[in-house]
Amino acid sequence: MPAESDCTAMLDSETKAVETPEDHADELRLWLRLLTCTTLIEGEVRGRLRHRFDVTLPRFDLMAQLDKAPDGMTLSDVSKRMMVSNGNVTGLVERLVESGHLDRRTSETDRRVQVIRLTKLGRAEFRRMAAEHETWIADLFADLSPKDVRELMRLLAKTKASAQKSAARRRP
Amino acid sequence: MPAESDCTAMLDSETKAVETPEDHADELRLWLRLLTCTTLIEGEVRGRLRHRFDVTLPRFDLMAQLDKAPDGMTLSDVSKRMMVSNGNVTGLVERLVESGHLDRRTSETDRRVQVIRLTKLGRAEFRRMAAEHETWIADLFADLSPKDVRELMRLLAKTKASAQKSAARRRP
DNA sequence: GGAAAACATTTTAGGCTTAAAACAATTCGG
DNA sequence: CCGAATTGTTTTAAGCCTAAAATGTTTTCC
Repeated sequence: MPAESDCTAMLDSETKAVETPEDHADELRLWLRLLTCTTLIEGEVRGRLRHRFDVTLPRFDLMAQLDKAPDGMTLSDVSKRMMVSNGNVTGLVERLVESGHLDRRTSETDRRVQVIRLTKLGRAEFRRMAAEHETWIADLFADLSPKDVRELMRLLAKTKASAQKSAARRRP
Repeated sequence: MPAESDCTAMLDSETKAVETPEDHADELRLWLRLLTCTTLIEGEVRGRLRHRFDVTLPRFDLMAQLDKAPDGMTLSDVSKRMMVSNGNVTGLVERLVESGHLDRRTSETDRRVQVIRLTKLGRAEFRRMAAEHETWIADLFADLSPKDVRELMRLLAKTKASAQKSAARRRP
């Protein structure tokens, strides 16, 4: 490795920390703001779902995944899509089967796999909730212009890619 | 109120739903992307905190609030800042007092109020974790240019304001 | 002064969430 | 074909989280 005058790009994080304790305050503030927005909106949606439909947000999210998959999904699929642990899905599904919103059966070709689907009731209820949910989201983002929305989409796509890359660096 | 030809801005959500079932798919996609980014980063940070320091994210967050308040905070303050329920803070504080990171005392002037502070140990441990935490965040956002960061900050500020306004509309 | 409202916190009941270990079924490589 | 790795799910133990009710304290305002 040749000598470097401008070396920022080449140093690993340890070296950085020793030689140039860089300031990452902007990124930190950005992260906190991102978290604040999400927490704020999530809390609002959670409360409205509870008051209007007496349903929890995780239940709604799970039904949303299934609504997009008419042929059903495996628990693993759901777990990956929702970005939650496997065990979490097990319990969530249990309660939704219990309440008649989901149908669960063991795959015929692979007896490890559980396939879940929305029941007729589950689909009907979800559609009803989803329609209203969409208006809440629109209202929560109402002050953003279409251009703002596009720009945020673009920047968040970049953020997602950056974070995934960073995560992959540590867990190759 | 005069007659309107372009009436979008004037209709309430019920009228909208009946007359012009508008498409809010873009806002919905934006919300899902925002949520994905946050979940991704949050999960990454949670895992690193656990592996490197054997600490949970909520504990770290609570200590971060207290680090900014040398004179301590009341439980209500903490609860508002962290945007979590009061009861949640009670339990969190209990465990952190138990492990020697926090000091809690009843206010002398108002016996309803509990004031909590970081202990010496708590502060030292937090500072050590925070330094490393900052590099993780920087790395997670590494592919964003300074301009991207500024632009995201701006758009998220607008998003936060919009969401707060929407929340206030329903809960005046 | 004293009842009523407001406030800060805790408790309660239930659900969500995770990481890790355990279990079960399938696939892979020799 | 058979043992070993892999995959899909559940279980376990612990902690997080919420909404609502309960408790104790202070303020308000007649």
